[in-house]
Amino acid sequence: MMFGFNNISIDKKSRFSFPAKYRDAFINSNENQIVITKDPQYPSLKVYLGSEWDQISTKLSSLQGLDPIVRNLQWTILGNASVCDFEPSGRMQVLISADLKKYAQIEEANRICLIGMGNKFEIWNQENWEQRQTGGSLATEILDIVLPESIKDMSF
Amino acid sequence: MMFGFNNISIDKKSRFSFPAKYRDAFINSNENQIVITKDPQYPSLKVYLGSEWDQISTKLSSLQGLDPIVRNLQWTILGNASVCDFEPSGRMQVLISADLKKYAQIEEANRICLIGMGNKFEIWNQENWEQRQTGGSLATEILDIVLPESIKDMSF
DNA sequence: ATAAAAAAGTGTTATAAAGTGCGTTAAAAG
DNA sequence: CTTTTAACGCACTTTATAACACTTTTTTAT
Repeated sequence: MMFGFNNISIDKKSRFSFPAKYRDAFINSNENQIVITKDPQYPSLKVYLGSEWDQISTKLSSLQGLDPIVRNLQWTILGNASVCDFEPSGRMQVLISADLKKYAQIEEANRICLIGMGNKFEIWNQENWEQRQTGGSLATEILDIVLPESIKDMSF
Repeated sequence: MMFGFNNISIDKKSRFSFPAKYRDAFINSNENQIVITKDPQYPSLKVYLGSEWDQISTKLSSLQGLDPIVRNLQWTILGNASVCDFEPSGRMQVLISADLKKYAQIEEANRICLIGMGNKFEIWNQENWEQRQTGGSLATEILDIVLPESIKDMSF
């Protein structure tokens, strides 16, 4: 399990590396892929381990896409996922695509917030994160999603 | 499985090529055909791997065509399918017919959005895609389809 | 009906941009 | 002080795209 707040650098080529403290966790769970995608509610990114992603993506793609809310979630989460090869024993570097950077409002940033949430991470623009922590709401938030039954038991 | 958003070019002769990151997936699933057809709900295109297409088209053509909704789906999906030879080890280039370009409103475009949705791709006009992502609805949408039992468990 | 012209489709190459790998320096931790 | 970690810079590799040349098909005119 991976927890905690990290303020880390992102280089000119849009790469960041995971802090060394997570290395053992990655090695133990034998991961060799990392998936980054959009958070459906906030201007931030979700970072999944390959094995987690397999479960989530399989479940989500099996749902009835003719329901517009389901389709929207599929677009957001599946349609924006970026799968990266990942070497837990190496530098643990990962590239963030221009598109995802834009969504998380970290286009210009040379630092990002990487937050360990147990089985996944989140990536935030620093100002947005601080605002969230102090209770402020963000302009681009989407909070009023009414979930269909089929996805009420899923957690992203 | 193939995921993620790609903004790619489409040349004067209406060809696009799949991003290199999908090559392994194509090679592993041993595909040598790609099928492009109309999306029944949105002004966009579906791109199936040959093997996926075989399943979907077999199932769909076996349904009772006297039901007008089924008949419509058959017309849209089967009747507009364009089957292309495809070399996963080569350039992975595919031609889009004038007809399909028109339907997806990418007649004039020199860039398109190719979205990996796991076992298939979608092709969108950039403006339409952005509008969708931000919750806007499109003029040509057909959302109020009431599905007959026979296709409720199908996913296109 | 035939030939010429135009359009559509296929394939190759060159070049710029994007992505990757790795060594070095700087900073932090023990 | 030594060891580990993070950040940066550079060189190399891969990828994307536009330009060009050639082939095949379709259209048009005689």
